[in-house]
Amino acid sequence: MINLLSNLKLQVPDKIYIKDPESSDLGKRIIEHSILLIEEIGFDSFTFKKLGAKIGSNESSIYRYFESKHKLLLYLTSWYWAWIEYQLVFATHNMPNKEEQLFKAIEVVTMAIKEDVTFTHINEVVLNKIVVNEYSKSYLTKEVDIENKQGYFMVYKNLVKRLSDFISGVDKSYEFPSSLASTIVEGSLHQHYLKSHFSSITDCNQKTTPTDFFINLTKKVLNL
Amino acid sequence: MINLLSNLKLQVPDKIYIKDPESSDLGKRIIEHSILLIEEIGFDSFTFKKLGAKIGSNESSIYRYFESKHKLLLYLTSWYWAWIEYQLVFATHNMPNKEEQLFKAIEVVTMAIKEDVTFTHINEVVLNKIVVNEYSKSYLTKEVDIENKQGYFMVYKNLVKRLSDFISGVDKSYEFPSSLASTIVEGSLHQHYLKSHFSSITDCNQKTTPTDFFINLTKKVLNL
DNA sequence: CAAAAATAATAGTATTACTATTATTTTTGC
DNA sequence: GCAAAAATAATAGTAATACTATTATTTTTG
Repeated sequence: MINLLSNLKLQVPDKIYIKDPESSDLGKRIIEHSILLIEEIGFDSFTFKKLGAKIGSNESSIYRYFESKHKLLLYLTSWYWAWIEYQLVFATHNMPNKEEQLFKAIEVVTMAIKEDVTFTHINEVVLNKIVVNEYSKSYLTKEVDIENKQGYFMVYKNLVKRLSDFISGVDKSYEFPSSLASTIVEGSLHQHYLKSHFSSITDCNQKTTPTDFFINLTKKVLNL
Repeated sequence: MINLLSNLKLQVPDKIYIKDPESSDLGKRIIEHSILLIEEIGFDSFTFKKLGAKIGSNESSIYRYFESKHKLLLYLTSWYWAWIEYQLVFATHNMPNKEEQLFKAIEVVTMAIKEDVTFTHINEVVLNKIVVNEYSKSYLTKEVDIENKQGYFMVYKNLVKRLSDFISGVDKSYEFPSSLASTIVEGSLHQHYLKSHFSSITDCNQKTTPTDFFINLTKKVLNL
């Protein structure tokens, strides 16, 4: 799975970037180090000036790739969801049992990335942490409807739809496949966050994972 | 319920404010109009200068009540959750049936506020919208652990715990009462948001509410 | 090797998120 | 009713942010 991916360019909606960061060395360094720097200081304190300092490049050069740090966040999170979707499709492919397929899909979507699969410049472990900490900020904006129209959230919506289809595939009569799917995807980010910062209002910990919780929940909801 | 509340001052953790906004006319105007202005332009564009202009007061005067707009958001959302908790306790009080009690609790926590109960300066309908759009931003910060230690999220955590207790009250053997409770509270905000902005990945709409979805889900999870 | 493209350097702008100081107005306690 | 205290307003100032624009330099490529 990992090796296949290293030869594969994940498709992120164009127009998110001004110039494709995959097309140059500087672009790749922007991606690589923006992930590390956002994780280090948080998205709110992150600026292109600081990033420029980190990569020994100029602020103005970064602006030639992304028109704002918001667009950069959209790029990073879209890449992340595309990567998750790829793993979901790959991992469930050719599974004969539909239930097993659904459980595998939930596992892929809810699991924390632990293993450093960095063959490329993108560190998925750190990117996963960024998604947990910052993803909501990418859509909780006044511009969400315009940006949604422009397709900036397609990757995320496709992933949720895919999960929703697995749910319906197992139980056609269930009335809320999309809501359950979106709750699993968003909810697992939330449970991961609670585990780290508000442990008193989650049952997830080192033993019990968000995956355990959502597999158990889905089994009960769908009578499996 | 509503009338009782108008004579009741909801307790928000002190230290969130410098000076209690309930203690003066200016303070109340700050609260009243910050809610309206945040809803109007979004929290990201909201500034004390703009708020000052709206209420015909000076930026520096607002800083005597709240040290930052972040603290003001914490104040508003804490007030909101305290208000929800009050309704939850009141509505479930003296209910003989534990299951009915749980369903009522879920209803209170997941319902959109539609009726304008503004007897005071606080418009709960608009505040509810702010919570849907902005609540995550109050805790998705680098300072979350320090602020959590200082008790800034107590009201929210108490509410989730209360819901968790209702869940356990109905089914003592269920392994994830806290995670289910936190998923319901956060998840319903998310479903409300999806309904307004990403309708393709939710089943909630004008007919079907997040309440319907989460009541159905809880019944199945707890075998009710 | 010249032209084109990419990057870096520099400067500049309006706004933000404040702090500090002083002036004015309002409240209150005797 | 008045003086003192408290609250508010006005003004000014700062460092940082989130950019844009221009020009200079370096790198790529045809």
